Amino acid sequence: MTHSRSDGKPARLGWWPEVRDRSGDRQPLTRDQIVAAAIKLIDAEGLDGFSMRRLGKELGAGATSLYWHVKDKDQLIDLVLDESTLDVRLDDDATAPWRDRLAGLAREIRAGLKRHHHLAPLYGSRIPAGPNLLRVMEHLLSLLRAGGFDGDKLMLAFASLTNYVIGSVIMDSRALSGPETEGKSREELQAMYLAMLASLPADVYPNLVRLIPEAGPAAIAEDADFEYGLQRMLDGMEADLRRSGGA
Amino acid sequence: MTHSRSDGKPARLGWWPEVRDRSGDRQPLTRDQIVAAAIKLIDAEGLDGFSMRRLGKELGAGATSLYWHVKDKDQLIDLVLDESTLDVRLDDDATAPWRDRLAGLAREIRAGLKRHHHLAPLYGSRIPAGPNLLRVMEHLLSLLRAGGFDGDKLMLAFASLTNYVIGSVIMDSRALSGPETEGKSREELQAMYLAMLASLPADVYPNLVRLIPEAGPAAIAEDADFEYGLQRMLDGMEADLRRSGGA
DNA sequence: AAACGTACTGGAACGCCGTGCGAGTGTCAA
DNA sequence: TTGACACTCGCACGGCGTTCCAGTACGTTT
Repeated sequence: MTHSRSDGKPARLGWWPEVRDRSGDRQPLTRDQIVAAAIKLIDAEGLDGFSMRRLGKELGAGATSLYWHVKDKDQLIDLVLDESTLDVRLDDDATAPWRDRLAGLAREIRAGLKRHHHLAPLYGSRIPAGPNLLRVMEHLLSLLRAGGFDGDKLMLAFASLTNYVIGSVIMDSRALSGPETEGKSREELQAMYLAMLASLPADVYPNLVRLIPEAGPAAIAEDADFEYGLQRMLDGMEADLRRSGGA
Repeated sequence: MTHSRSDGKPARLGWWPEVRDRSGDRQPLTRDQIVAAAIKLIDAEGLDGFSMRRLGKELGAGATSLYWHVKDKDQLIDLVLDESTLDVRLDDDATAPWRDRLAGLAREIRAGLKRHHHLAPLYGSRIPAGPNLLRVMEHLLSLLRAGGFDGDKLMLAFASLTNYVIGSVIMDSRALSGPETEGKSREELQAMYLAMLASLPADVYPNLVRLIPEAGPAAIAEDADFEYGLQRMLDGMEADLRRSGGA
């Protein structure tokens, strides 16, 4: 119960701390602030924990206040995706051979996207076209062109490479679903998956059962599969370039 | 208003058609039926149109009836994903060279998954482990083994190939998001995307701007990029096999 | 000092969603 | 006739994205 004057506003006493009056110290929300908080929230809680209401709470604001700065949850996600690609670093050594630069960029794209691995599934449902992502694409194209690709081949190599890199990131970000998967860490789930493969009926899935036991630890290691496929694709591209370049 | 006896049940007259009495002709739902209806619904309406309530309606059943046959929406999705992989056909010509068989299988996996392209994003958020999907993986492994892969290399080649194939499917299934995309077909959205690339500021994104105009229609064609990357990766794998096989 | 426009906030409410609960109904065996 | 079982489904809960709109602070104009 507060004392009020007849106009409904509480009397301002001056020395008494104002209740919930954040004027002065509260600067308005900004879109950047919202996007940053969304990334932080998704990184911490995953996509399930990410809702407009929750995000509002995180910012000390009402959920619906966000809609002044952002059209949609969908648009916010687009902004989040684009902003998160700022984490792929484009500094590369322009004096290195083009193949090394290309491989380095592919690794860095993968590493950058994996820094926010909860976002990975989202790349599967939208074509992001924000400036930061375009910047990465532009850089990748420039490296391909420097390597000798142009015209049709440039487009084909570009698409193939991005398909592979993003596919790898997405496949890596998945978690085993099903019963008894609650509360397990990603590493535990990964181990469960491998164990499950090894325990399949050997008469129906002979190759799957042998797959893990036969593979040495080097093959199970993080990024080993990515690196292998990347190098094989680059091998093929290099050969293709030599072939058509020499023709 | 219906005549009722004192116990509240309507009198059974025998010749008068019973109202909403489906006993006798109504056989109970089955899990297979539910899964099939779910696939149909998702194919028709996309993931947004797919809800348990909606699915129940489609089956002429209450939404909560589904929960007798299925634990979860999540479990249902796992079942849907596995069932939908029945659409990848595994008949291949065992007399053909392994490389052709491998390429054929990769194409067929891609084609099979694209028959339900709305499901593609889901592959990015779960590791499916149903029998039908395992069957496809087993077949892929057997072809790789027939080609000469084993041990570490088998695992690496397997992962690389699946990453590429599924990555391609996922990347293909995406739709451009953002304003003025409502009600457009996938083809229109694709065209909008290409047009958008060409209209970027040429000083910031010189390579992106030239990408489309420079590429001939052969590069834009459906599956052209997939095929290119697939062949390059197979080139690289073949070479790798020759290298380590001959050593 | 008063009036006004503009920027921004956030509560109420709508119509969806997934799902636990428990009462109900039909079928078949004892 | 009784009872166990298989199966259905209305109700209700809490959460969601989002629209609407009343409200507040502040800078500018009068």
